Amino acid sequence: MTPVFALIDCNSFYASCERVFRPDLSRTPIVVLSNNDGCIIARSAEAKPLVKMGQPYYQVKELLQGHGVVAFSSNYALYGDMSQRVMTVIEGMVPALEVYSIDEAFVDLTGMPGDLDYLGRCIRERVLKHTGIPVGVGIAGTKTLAKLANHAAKRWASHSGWVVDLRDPVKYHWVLKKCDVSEVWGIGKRLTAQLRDMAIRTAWDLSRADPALLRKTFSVVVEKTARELAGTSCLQLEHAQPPRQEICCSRMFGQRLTALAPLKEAVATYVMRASEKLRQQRSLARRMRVSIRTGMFNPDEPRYANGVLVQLPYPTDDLRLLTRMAQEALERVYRQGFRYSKAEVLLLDLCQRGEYTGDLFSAQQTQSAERVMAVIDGVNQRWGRGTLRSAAVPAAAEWAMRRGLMSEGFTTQVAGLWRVG
DNA sequence: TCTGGGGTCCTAGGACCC
DNA sequence: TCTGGGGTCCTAGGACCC
Repeated sequence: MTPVFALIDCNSFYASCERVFRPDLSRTPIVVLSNNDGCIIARSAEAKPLVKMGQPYYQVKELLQGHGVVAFSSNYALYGDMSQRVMTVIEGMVPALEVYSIDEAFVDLTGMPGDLDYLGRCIRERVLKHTGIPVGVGIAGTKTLAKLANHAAKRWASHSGWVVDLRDPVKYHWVLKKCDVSEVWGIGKRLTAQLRDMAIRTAWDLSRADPALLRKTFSVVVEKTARELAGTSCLQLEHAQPPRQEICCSRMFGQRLTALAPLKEAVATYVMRASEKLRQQRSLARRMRVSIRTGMFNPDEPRYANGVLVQLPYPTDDLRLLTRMAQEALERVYRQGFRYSKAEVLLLDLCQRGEYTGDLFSAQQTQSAERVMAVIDGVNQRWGRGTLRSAAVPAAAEWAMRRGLMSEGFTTQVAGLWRVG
């Protein structure tokens, strides 16, 4: 059977989420900022011509204010919750769904009877009605082409559209010829430059290139991308999300830190968050990497970036052990005289609980740790993150993120609920 | 003054083994 | 002159994505 995929993605997702709860802003341009209100990471359609993605906020703040643009700090609890709602609606309408990112899903429509264009429009309507979030739908014979169809929907479709079916070769050849190779999924900046040197400029050129040569020059990934553009499906829908192979928590501080003590607090805080994620997927870590760095943009400031890899005594998810070892690691990389901007905790070499059988000593420790961790996670789930925490983590930190423009927890906190009447 | 965070996959190259 | 060859495992680093 000929495979058929669709990619469904939310338009200006973070900005749309904010707008759902602020109908007064339905025509106002909106931007959403990264942590610490650093750069622009989402723009509503009206704001798109004014600023580029990733632009530092401080550079465009005045310009935006001049145009009446409303800025929000990012509110990930809200976006995560809205994402789940969108995915649930789509899941009820298709045979199989792969959540690809917070605002995108691939679906497998192979063998679906009926008019797929109509199905696409139904999905769009229902998601909009049930969640308030507008989505676009791209349909094609491969995942890479479905991505491109989605891209084409934004670039060429009239606004009544938002659904583009590229199964017809005449249509997708037309789109391939119009698209620069850099617009193809999987082709970033570097590859674009290298492909250009080989006279491959458009998506069409890439689809016609010799797969063997691409494999030899680059990798199988590029080869598959080219084959997919040519219409041969190489990438399947990934059904069950396998557990993550590494877990990371890294964050810029709200202000530069010089002393060891606040860095220790930050590292302890990141360990707490990373270990929560670890336990959520029922994994244990064998190794951990702790690193710190100064800012990178100021040329006058001395730079330093370093990290250490820690071998854990046995695979563990024990917050207490991880915190202790992370702080020791921090002491080893810390140097005086620098203004640090960021710390990172990476949990590596993960294995699933149950896959691992330790010796008797560590088994006993693991069992008692498991009970303590279950209590911590249970309390925090019920009463909010950070209710129960290790003593190394402060209640309110001087280095905490700046996010002065944050919306309320409309769907995630009782205090944020709307009152009607 | 001020520039995000969290992932994945692939390859190259070194160490080691027979 | 000419110093094996092939396999595996591990790690670091590059590139990409949203």
